[in-house]
Amino acid sequence: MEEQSQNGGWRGSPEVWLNAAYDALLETGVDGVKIQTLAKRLNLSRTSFYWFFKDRKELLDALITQWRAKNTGNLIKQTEAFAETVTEAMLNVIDCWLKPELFDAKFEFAIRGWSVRSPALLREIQSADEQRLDALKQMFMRFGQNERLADTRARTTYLVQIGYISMQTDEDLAVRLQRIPEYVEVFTGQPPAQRELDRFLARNQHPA
Amino acid sequence: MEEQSQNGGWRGSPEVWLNAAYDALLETGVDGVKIQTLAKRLNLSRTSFYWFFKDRKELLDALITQWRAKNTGNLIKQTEAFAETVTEAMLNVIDCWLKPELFDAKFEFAIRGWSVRSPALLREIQSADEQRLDALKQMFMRFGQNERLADTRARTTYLVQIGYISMQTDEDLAVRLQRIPEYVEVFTGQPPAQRELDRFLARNQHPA
DNA sequence: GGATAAATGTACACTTATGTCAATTTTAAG
DNA sequence: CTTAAAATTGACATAAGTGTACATTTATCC
Repeated sequence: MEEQSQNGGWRGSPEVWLNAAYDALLETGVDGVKIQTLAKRLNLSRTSFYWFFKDRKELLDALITQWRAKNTGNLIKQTEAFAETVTEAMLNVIDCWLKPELFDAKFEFAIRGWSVRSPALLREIQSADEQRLDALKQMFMRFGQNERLADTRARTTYLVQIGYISMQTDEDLAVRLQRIPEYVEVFTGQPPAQRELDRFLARNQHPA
Repeated sequence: MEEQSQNGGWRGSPEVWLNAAYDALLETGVDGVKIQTLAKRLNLSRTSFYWFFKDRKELLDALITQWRAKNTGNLIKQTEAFAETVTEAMLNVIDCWLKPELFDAKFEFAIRGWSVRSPALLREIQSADEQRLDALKQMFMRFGQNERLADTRARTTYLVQIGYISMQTDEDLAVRLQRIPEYVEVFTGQPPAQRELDRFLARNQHPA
């Protein structure tokens, strides 16, 4: 047991500060991640932050570590999931854009905005982009596309998603589901079978 | 005549400060646009800034005005340019992504990063996105695509570009030109004719 | 219940930024 | 050469942020 909620126990912890930093990053970008501001939100003394982190930089590094752990791994896993056809494989990938537990789009956007000011972070992102694009390309080639077209289809699939993130659209699930069949057709060059769509809808229609 | 260069004449002007702000915005995001920093770069007293602008906000508003004027207009014009086939029309649009005078991608990226902190700016961007997407959709419908597919093809075309901007890739012209035929095929559903590609390459192979 | 480590808070020194004001310098016009 | 407008500057007041030193409070372990 030992629920740390209510009162009693310490109020601060590395996690508490890190979560506050995460929220601030998503809401206002990296320049909004200020110890003073976080302290106010947490109702904690600004300086008690230094008990858990050496300085602001250490907090920001922890944010990057968190991002690294989440987004790339799941996407690659989905490109490798079982599928009988290229359209079914595509629908596996699209799961990432609909299930928040597979891909944190807002986090991704915030990290990309941050990278303008941090060459080291930019390098990391570009390495992640390469890995992700390559996994998608392999997927298309597994279903018989020639290399050049597979590369372009991989880029299209991935870049449309990055573009969506960058547009910060906030459409609800129903609207997004409507467009899926056409996207599959454009991305793969062929329309998905009805039974494939049914399977896809079955696992995505009930928001977690 | 009267070249204002060399020496003589005043050193400051609204344009000088605005250009410095533009550079800073592209290099470091809106939070890097600081009067003190710009003054240092311009070798001007920080306070002389206030002769040309009321305050920092007025400078930032001027940046937004500049963006509004440039990017949306040219893209829409390209979707309406003369074309005999959908692939030729697509190549007209792709001109925007290759000719810097038609579309300022880095500016676009910086503005989008900025919008995280400015709801008013976000609204403006989303209005621009709608206008641009609609123009592309009309283009596809002019060439006989049904509305739903035209909508998806418009989104794919546009979002891939926004995605590219967000990835901050810095490939040289030759590499980008290589991929064009495949992109045209994915975006429109059919490969471009050789004579269309020749025309396209003729106008894009010589960097301005 | 007292020692002790963990966590919090207060006071201070420092830095970077914004914006106002009152001089001062520079340019152009008569 | 004078003058007036345009542009520049340094001094000042204020605000928000970082990080350190030291004291204080709070939980836990014996």
